[in-house]
Amino acid sequence: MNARAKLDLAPLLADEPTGLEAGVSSDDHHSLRLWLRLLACSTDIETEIRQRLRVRFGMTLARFDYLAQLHRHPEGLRMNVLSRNLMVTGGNVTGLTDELEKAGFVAREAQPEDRRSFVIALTPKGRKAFERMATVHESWVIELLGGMPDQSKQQLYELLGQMRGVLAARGTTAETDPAAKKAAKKVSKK
Amino acid sequence: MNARAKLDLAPLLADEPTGLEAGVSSDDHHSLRLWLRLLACSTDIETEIRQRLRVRFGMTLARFDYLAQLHRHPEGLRMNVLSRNLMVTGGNVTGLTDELEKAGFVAREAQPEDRRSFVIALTPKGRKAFERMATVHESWVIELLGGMPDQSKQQLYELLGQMRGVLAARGTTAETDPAAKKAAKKVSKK
DNA sequence: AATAAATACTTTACTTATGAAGTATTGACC
DNA sequence: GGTCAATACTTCATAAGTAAAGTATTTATT
Repeated sequence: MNARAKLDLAPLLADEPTGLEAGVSSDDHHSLRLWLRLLACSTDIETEIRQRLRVRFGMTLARFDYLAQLHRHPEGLRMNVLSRNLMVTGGNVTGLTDELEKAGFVAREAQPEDRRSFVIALTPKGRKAFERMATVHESWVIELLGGMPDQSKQQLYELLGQMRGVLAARGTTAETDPAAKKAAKKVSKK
Repeated sequence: MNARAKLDLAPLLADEPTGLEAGVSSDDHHSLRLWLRLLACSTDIETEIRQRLRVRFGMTLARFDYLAQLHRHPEGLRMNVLSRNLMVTGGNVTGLTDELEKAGFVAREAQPEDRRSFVIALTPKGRKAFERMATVHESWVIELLGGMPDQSKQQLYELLGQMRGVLAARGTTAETDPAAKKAAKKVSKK
């Protein structure tokens, strides 16, 4: 992603900026404050990781994610599955595949039983490269979050799990919401 | 943004996928698991908000953020300040300003005392439009996170504050702003 | 078997971001 | 006062994403 300081909605609240997440201190607006802070944390880390991947490995986050998916599935994945798992459109998968194939990290393998589809798998070169990067990547995350007490991390992990649950619950019942329907369609689509 | 399932690094851990955040269940890797889950939550919400902004208001998140910044500063901001606050590059600010100016939401005002710079401020039209959108926006966030108990939200908010503290402590030399990013790149040269 | 519908991938046009280079202006120093 | 670096903004090339239309192939229906 980019490094954006999204959604600084402090104007509607209080004023006492500290970086991304602005001076949100009113007593109401709990959800909004929470979201802004969550986003700030996420953006901070993502920006840093993205930057380091680029500088250190000449790798974009998109490609790294792509390789990570394949690494979990050594048998390979079809492109539509990649599209779904990575939550990007098919056109994008085509493009990323082209690039990574050219770099020798992945290979398209034609499927005799269904000649519409390809199975993409890591090449040995791609696997080695990814494993090397992933190791360093984890060390970065550990470095970035290392300052947090283990107990806090554990709590945070659980609370975020709860949040995911809430979000997912909404998603499954969202059939009635036109916007949500559209969003769902967009994600799962081609 | 896009809706990407970033950083599915489960291969290096366990295997038991549940959406974005994969089957990370090893006993080590606490930091990585935490980061993946944080990212999953953030991406989920962001995707939904982005989609709704687009459908309901024909507004991108980038522009909405931009307007939010200006709304906090009715006196206006210079473009380089916007760039820093929004954590995007100057070129991007130029582009966003062009669009929003064309839409009549903001105005560039030349500065006699420094003819290199402009101050950008909301027009009355832009202010009204933003306030209307921001109200709806908050209702969306409340809807999305409404399923969480208040106590959980409060705890989560505090823990994320702790995380921000940790991140900020590391990056006192400003890892998160584009200028620093640029400087860093110059040093390591790729 | 013929046709229609769905699926898998590609292509195209467009959007938004980035990084780097370019232009104009200011400020600091000798 | 002239030069040189820094600053503010713009422009340009490129990357990565979307949506929508196109092609080939498979599956289902009748």
